[in-house]
Amino acid sequence: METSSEFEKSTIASELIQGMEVAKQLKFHLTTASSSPENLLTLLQKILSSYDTALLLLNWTESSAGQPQTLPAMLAQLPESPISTYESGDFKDHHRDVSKKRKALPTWKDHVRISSDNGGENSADGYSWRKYGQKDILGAAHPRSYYRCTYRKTRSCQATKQVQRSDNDSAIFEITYKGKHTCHKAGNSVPPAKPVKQEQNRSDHRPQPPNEALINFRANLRVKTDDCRIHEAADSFSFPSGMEYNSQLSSFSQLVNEDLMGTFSPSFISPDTTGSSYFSVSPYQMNSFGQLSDSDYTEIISANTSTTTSPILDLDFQIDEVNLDSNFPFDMPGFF
DNA sequence: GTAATTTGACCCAG
DNA sequence: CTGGGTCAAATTAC
Repeated sequence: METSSEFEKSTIASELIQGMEVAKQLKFHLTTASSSPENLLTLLQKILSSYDTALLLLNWTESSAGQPQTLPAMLAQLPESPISTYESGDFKDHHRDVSKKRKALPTWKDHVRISSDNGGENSADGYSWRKYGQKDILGAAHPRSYYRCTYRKTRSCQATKQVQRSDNDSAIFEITYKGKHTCHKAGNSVPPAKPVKQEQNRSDHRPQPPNEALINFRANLRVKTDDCRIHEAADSFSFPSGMEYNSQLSSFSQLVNEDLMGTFSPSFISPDTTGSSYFSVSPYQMNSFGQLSDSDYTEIISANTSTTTSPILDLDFQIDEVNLDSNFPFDMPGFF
């Protein structure tokens, strides 16, 4: 844990700084209305990617005691992208295009780590799913499960998800969501959040309510396309000095995504009380920025795979080596 | 009894 | 043709 700590810290800090810089860019563009929605979207995605990557690194740092793998080795395994954006097939059947199967519904991914001691409860995403299939996937150690919204028939909700246990780390489930939930919208109320038996979810305890910081954070996090308020969210964003960064950041990513999607999920807080869950989402399901065509989704999602390491937009900023010592102030009030 | 899950068959894009 | 995704009958759970 000590040997590569400097590398870890600088890598994490770099990601966070990158996120900060891009947030500044975004703020600038928003306040000056000088950029197209697509560009703003890309900037936002970069921010999320940076946080996701940092989060991944933090997760690794936290659990590295039992991991023989070095961080550089782990990063090398990632197909040159933050965890938030790679498609599951990248690990195994990299050549296959997974984003264009049949119905080209908006697709995004979560990566959920379960803790070993909680009976596997996780991924209580507030929706009710019904399993409709399971397949052994070529080259994958574990079968893939297929779920659709319970209210597919009654409310014509087309949302589906695929759940597959990671080969490398069986505590991680890769969840691919397809399509937006329309069930709760149609019913003008929140989704029922009924307990669902799932491959990785065998208990039905509701997660404890989000802590105050998170509530506060969430309340402040309103990203609207018609109201340049993302800086407000940024201004209010600071890390608590405690250890909650996992759920905080997870929720950050998730919340931004949901706000953009206009698909509010009442309690998609990491139910994993150990904080070892993380979510990472590609926020390309929103309608607010104008309807993206199916091909747009595909393009964005695939382009997405290299957001952090090879930016898809030419951004004329440099990452300054600001305050990059080993004591990076996560709880610095003026983080943004 | 209904609802959810399992699982082999079928569909279809590549 | 192959493999991933879906269907639907059978089975299991509640």
